[in-house]
Amino acid sequence: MDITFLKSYLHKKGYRITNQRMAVLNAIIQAENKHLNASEIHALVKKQYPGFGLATVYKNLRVLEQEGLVNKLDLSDNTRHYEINLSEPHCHLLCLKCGHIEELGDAFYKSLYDLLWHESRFTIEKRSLVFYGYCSTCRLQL
Amino acid sequence: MDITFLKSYLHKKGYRITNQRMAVLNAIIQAENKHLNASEIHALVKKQYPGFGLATVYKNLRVLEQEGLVNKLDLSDNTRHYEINLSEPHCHLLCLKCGHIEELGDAFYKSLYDLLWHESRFTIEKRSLVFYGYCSTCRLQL
DNA sequence: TTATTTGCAAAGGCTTTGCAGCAAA
DNA sequence: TTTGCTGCAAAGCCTTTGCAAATAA
Repeated sequence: MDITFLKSYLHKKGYRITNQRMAVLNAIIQAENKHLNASEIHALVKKQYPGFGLATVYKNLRVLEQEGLVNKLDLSDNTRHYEINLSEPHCHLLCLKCGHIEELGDAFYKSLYDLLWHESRFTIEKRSLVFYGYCSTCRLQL
Repeated sequence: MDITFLKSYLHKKGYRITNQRMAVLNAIIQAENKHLNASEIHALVKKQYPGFGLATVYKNLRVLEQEGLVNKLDLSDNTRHYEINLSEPHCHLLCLKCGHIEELGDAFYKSLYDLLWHESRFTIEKRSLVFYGYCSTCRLQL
């Protein structure tokens, strides 16, 4: 993933490009669809920067979320999870057995939005969609 | 709403029917689609039972949720909200301007589940769907 | 140089736990 | 009578805030 663009975006907005900030962003990018929470990010970045504080994670997550670079997710475990914002909205299917998180994007969303507009005249700005169930593999082993 | 059935259901499961427990359940039922959080429920019930403790709210909410009588919702404000479980799943449209919460049920869900099954072979057990946007009234005033 | 960011520690907010007394069955 | 429930206070978590020292620009 191209972090150069994200860097210059933050820079233009007046934020400073610090090692810690970039490390947080990188951790989220690298973890791809693992949806890390603050303390997981902290643990990862701490390997590289031993003195790295948890508060710094939170401060940066707020910046990155405000600027739309990452999304915050509620996965019902009382901690907030983060993923890189690929700007195409998607929803999450969380398997209750193996914990695997599947993502649905594009095609699903187009249909969903049609449906939603048809049912109610609501303009969607943000969304938080999590389905809990069993993935195709686990379903067979129940 | 018929609380007699819910009472006997809890009783059969070995729970005791206490005034406080019923008051919590009633508060959630009465508040219909207001999606109260723990402290709002506490405030309501306290009017009737002055000594009523917040911890008791939480203990009862856990019981009621475990037994499937109420649903817990994450509305991204860092507190958990509760609604009576009418057993037909529905999703929430939260207006970012007026705070109004609209609910979509039945018809929407049938279509949504078709869509979902079509995209992935996932069996849905639970879901947490919140859309944030502008309701038809507020949309015109932006 | 100067304004932002860091890192520590402390504080905050919501939720859970422990326990003695109370109450439902 | 027995076992679960209540209510208080204390503890637990996750997250935020305050502030002096460090650092990007």
